[in-house]
Amino acid sequence: MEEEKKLINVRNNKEYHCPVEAALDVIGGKWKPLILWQLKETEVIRYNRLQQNLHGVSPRMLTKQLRELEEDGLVNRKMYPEIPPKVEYSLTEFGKTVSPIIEALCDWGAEYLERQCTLNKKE
Amino acid sequence: MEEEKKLINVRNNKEYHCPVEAALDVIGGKWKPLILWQLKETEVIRYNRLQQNLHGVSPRMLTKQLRELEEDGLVNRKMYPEIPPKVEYSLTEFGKTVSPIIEALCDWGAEYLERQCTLNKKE
DNA sequence: CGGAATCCCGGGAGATACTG
DNA sequence: CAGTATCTCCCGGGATTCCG
Repeated sequence: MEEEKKLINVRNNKEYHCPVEAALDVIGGKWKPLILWQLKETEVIRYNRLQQNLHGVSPRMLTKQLRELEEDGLVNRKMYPEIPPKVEYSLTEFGKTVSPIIEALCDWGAEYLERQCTLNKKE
Repeated sequence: MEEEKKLINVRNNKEYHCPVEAALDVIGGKWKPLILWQLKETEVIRYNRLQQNLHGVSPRMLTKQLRELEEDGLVNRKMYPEIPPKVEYSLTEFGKTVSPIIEALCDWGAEYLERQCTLNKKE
């Protein structure tokens, strides 16, 4: 009786065994949490500024991640038809629902670092 | 005045610009959140059971992730000197502090999937 | 049973250069 | 300014085999 609830993502037809997997697909990885953190902090941000604040990201990667976030409905992309071009990114309403998680991640990371520091002094 | 606070992880001497990065190093990646979710759900779990529940993970990867979690103080490894061997994994007290984040991730993932489903019906 | 060791491959991701 | 395009390389990680 291997009764298992199947979870399916209708966007890409991916199958999951646990909602955590789905969440990781959407907001996981090396850059997305940092992008989301930036967007949460600044409300609205331009491409170049974003790249500067995400130390070491290549334009290729940044664009890729932003497109995915956009497709998943977390991020707005607003383009101004000017020269030179100007593009602003911001969180959608749905995108804002991840902010508590990012903040929790940030808090936990800070505690972790502090703990590491404490442990190091003791030994 | 590029005044930037540097965050250093004393364990591996890595440098971060934001605590989120540190958190991702410790509990990020493809498997760790799922491992932590399993440990949170079952309290104590043996290696084999863990591998079965994490669909598709290779022993190599599972062991690697578990060792890292152990080194970071999130996971206990208890070995019974028997034949056949028996090894049990569980969360440390510090490891339990990530449970809220994992749960939040799970809840958010479920909402995301539901949202995708709703959007799909509309169009 | 719970791993360790070895081999090996694909593609994720960096570097660089270019463009509307 | 905000991205593409192309090339390349490295290594994450799967498969397999073996061990205490």
